[in-house]
Amino acid sequence: MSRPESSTLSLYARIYALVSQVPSGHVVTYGQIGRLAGCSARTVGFSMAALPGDSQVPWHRVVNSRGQISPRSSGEGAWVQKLLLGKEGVAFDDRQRLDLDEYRWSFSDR
DNA sequence: TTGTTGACTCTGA
DNA sequence: CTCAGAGCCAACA
Repeated sequence: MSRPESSTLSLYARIYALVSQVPSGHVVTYGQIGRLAGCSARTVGFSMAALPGDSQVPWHRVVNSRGQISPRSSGEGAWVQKLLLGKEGVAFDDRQRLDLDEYRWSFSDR
């Protein structure tokens, strides 16, 4: 069951559930989640923007298809994401980029 | 109902 | 590899 398309759960609930499944030291792309949740990557980003700060969802493990942290509209936060990932063992280069081939997580395995 | 916006991805150059 | 344009879906006015 790699595609939990439960109609009982809201679209956001599916996205948050998928992100929560990402273990420490691994990352996923918006496209991956969008594909599994049944929506486009933009919607995933929008759901993350609506994510409350008290949420236990590891939103910092979500990056774009290029393995980079996308700038958000509201103030900073990209540095927080980079800091949290760095604490989990994810290394960034001078371009604020990480190796997707190394850290990308596959939901198909679980 | 339409039109705009947004933490994106794909394709072509 | 990078940059620009088009497509994409959901929320809001």
